[in-house]
Formats: sequence, structure tokens, C-alpha cells
Amino acid sequence: MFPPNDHASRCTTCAIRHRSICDALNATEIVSLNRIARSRTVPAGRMILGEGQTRSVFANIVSGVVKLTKTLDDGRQHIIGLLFPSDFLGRAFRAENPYFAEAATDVELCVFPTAGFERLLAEHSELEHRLFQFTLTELDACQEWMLLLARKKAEERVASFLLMIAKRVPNMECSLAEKREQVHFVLPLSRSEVSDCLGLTIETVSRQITQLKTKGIIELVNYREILIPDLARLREAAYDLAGHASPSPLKAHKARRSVSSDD
Amino acid sequence: MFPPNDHASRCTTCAIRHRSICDALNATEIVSLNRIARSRTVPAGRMILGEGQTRSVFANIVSGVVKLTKTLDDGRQHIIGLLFPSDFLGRAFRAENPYFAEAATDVELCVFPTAGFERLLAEHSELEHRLFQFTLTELDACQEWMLLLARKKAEERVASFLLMIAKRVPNMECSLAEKREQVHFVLPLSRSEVSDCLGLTIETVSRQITQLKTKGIIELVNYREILIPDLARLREAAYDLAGHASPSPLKAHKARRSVSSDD
DNA sequence: TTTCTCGTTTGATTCAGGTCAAAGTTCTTC
DNA sequence: GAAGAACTTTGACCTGAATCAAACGAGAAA
Repeated sequence: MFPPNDHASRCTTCAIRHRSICDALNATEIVSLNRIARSRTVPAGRMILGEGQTRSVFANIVSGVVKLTKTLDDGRQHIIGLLFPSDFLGRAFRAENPYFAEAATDVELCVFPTAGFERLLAEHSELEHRLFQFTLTELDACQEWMLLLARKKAEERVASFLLMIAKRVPNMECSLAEKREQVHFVLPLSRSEVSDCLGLTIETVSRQITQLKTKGIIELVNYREILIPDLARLREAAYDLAGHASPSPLKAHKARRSVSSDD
Repeated sequence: MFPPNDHASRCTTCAIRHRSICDALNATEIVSLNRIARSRTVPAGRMILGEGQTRSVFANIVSGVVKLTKTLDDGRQHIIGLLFPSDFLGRAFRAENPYFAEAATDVELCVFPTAGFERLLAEHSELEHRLFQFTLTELDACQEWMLLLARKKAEERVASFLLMIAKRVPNMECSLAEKREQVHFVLPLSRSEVSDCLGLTIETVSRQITQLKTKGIIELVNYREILIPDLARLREAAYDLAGHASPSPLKAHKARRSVSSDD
């Protein structure tokens, strides 16, 4: 899909150049990273990285979506993370990989060989620093997701999921969409995969999507294509009230012994 | 509670010296870290760090247990992490703290002032590297916990929780306990806090503990003191079957072939 | 066109865990 | 040590999501 490596130019035209870990490097360093990098495309559904696999793969996600999954022996499984363009795949400093990585859509990767990448990491602390930043962001997202899994109801989970996707997936309408807070995108995952993200079943996800559709919070162009007429309403359904506290009168939850400041 | 700082000796007698982030530093560097460190004890139940609080606290946990919590506006809450002796508290490079930190038991901290610690971090890449390692471990644990929240049943969750505690809390019997795989410890959390770790209610946690007791997998000395006669049985109840590197056998996945070996 | 397949939706039913309500245990405090 | 208060267990009942079971598209092959 790509012309053979052209160390000088490939990175300069790279779409994710300034959002990926590469942004930590200066022009000279970029060249040496580029020298060891290899482009690779992976079709949807193909495994990229096996759980417990001895040697990790290091790669930038250039386009597409990668899902990271964990599985119990009896088949119960969970998607512990999704990687979008500019995200980094691979656990530095870990001999074993703690999860599977699989292409959710067709994926374009920029792959770095293990040894070479780790050497670069050791030589350029800027690069390690940036990787650290990425890891912290991943940890934040993970902890946020734990709250969802532990305490949110099915509808809130599905709404939260759509919100998360809407934030990271390319919008189909580029006109004055943002202005109107209207979003239109293609879901990168099947219902089954969505349910594996949310700790629900396919049926429940489907029902909740129907529910959101009935309420007019989302519109389905087709199974995968979703239009969100008003992000604020979706945010409300997701109970994603970052900061602004308006205790939704939908259901009065007994706030257990809290750090009560009032009555 | 502590004698005034003695830069030369305090660290050398520190119980967590070699497990904490400090182990990344050499003797000279330790002294400069020690110079800015301050001992502090926090009684159980006291807040250490507020969510969204502008400036982070940096500290080693010397003794006791700290819980990190996230709360939805209506009071639904979740404990996203527990910190044990030698763990590190605080988000480097983040202006805002994404969670509450509260002393679950009486806690002894070794606190570092923000500015000074970040300077040390910048000067000694070894220290940042170690912090990175700690963060990766935290991320691993977090992702493991997501699987628990998403897919494990109540009894498995409680068993997993006890297992996790058993691994990290000091054992009360030091004789030939390990040999027999027998563990005896004091729960650092109340039932309510346990339920907030597991995404369950107090009642369900209580019932599952009773259940485990009935099955003879655990014994209750009192509400907080637990004896585990056979760790293997608890591990089984937790569905914590380590090792497995095979994808789900039940759910038929079309993705099988690995991409790692070349075309 | 028909037929097959795969992913999705919808309906009926079940059940694990939540909710509500006591009652039993510890631990304080006076 | 009596009186509470706080925490924990237990019981009865309810409900939200899982499970079981069709039916419904949409795309692919014939």
C-alpha cells in the first residue's frame, strides 16, 4: 500500500505525525526512527498480537481501530481498550503481553522492531517521557471505564460508549457540524464487540440502542452508521456530567455516606 | 510522630526502601530526595487528596492502605485503586487529580513537595523510568480489574478481591504458613468499601462472604480478620486461572491467524 | 430472482443481584 | 455495664439484564 521506505519524506507527510509519540522527536531523531519503521496493513478481524506472546509488537496506529481483549478460560471476554489513529500499541519493558490485540477495522500500522525501538527509547528520554504521558492517559481512561463498568446502568453505558466513539472517530459531516454539536459517524465495532466493551450482552446493547433511538437521542442511518443530533442530550444520557452538577431527577439515588457538604 | 528529619539515616532504615520508587536512586540521590521528604501520618477515614484538586500530592505509602475513589454526581461511587506500602501516590505531569485519595486505615506517608519532586524527576531519568514502571503495573492491574467488573460473577469477584488482598497485606502467621499455602490477614476495608471495589452492594458482598465461609474456602475470625486455609481453593473460586494464552474456545472468533510473522 | 449467511432486533421468560427491612455484633462513650 | 452508634448479616421481595428463542434485514453467491 505504501511505496518502499523513503526515510526522508514518509514521516513528514504522516497524518498522525504530531499526535503520535513521534512528536517527541526532533527532525534528526525522526529519521532514525523512520529508518527502523515499517508500514503494514492489517485486514479487519486479523490478530495483531497474542496474549502472553513472548515478544511485544510496537506500533503506531496510523488509521483504523484496534481492539485489545482479555479472555477468561470459559470464553467470557472483555475489550479492555480501543486504539485509534495516533495511539501507540505495545507494552514497553514487559516481556509478556497481557492482552490480545486485533484489528477491529482494516488497520494501517507503523511498526517498529522490538530491539530497535527499545534502544531508541533508552537513548532518547524524550521519547520515553512521551510514552509515559500516553500511558498515563490510558490509565485515566481505564479508571474512568471502571466506574462505568461498576456503577452505570445499561443505557448509560451504551450512551457513554457512543460518546467515547464520537470523540475519537472521524466525523462524516465536516460542514458546520461542530457548531451545531451534531455528529455523524460509522461505528467501528459490531454489536457483539460493543457488548464486550460494556460488560453487557448483545441483546441488551441492541435494546438500549433502540431505546436511545426512540428517545430521539440518536438516529440510525444503518446498523453501523449513527447520527447524533444533539451531543448534549447524549452526554446527559451517559451521565457524563463532568463537573457541572445537575442531579438528574430521573432517579433519586441514595448517595451513600458521602463527603456531604450540604443537606 | 517522627523525630525531625535525619537526612543521613532515615532512608537507610526505611521498610519500603527497596520496593518503592526510591530504589531507582543511588546513595547520593537518595539524600537529596530525603532532604525534601516529610513524614506524615494520616488517620483512617481522612481525605488525603481531593478530586480535581489543582495540585497533586506526591508520596510513598510507608504503611497502611490508601483508597482511590471516583464518584458520580448522584453518589454512586467506585474504588478505582488501593495503594499499599511501597506504592506511590500522585499523578506526575497532571495538573488535576482525577480521583479522591483517602486513608482506608491509619496511614504513614513519605510526602514530597510537588515542585521539588518534579525537579528531581526531570533531573534523574532513572526515577522517571521507575515511576513509569509503577504506572505500567498499575495499568495492568486496572485492566485485569476491568475484566472482573465486566464479566465475573459476585462470588468470583469477592474471591478475587480476597486473593488480591491476601497478596498484598501482611500475613499474621509467619511460621510455616507459606509452605501450607495458608494465609491469615486483617481486611483493611469495610464491607461497604469492598462493595465499592467490586461494583456490588454491601448485602451481596456479605452474602458471598457467608457463602465462601459455608464452603470452607475462608474462615472468619471476626468481621475483619480472615483465614484462608487453602489458597488454591480460593484461587479456583476467583476463577483466577493464570497462564492461559488461548483465545476464547466457546465464542467462535474468525480471527485466528497471527500477523506477527511476516507475509 | 432465490437462497444462504451473518449480524441485528424483538419477544418471552428466568434469575442474579439489587432493594427494602429487620435483627444481630462490635465498639464507644458515659 | 448500659445505651447508642456503626457495621454486618439475614430474610423477603423485586427488577434489570441475562438467557432462550424467533424473526428480520442486508449483502453474497447462485
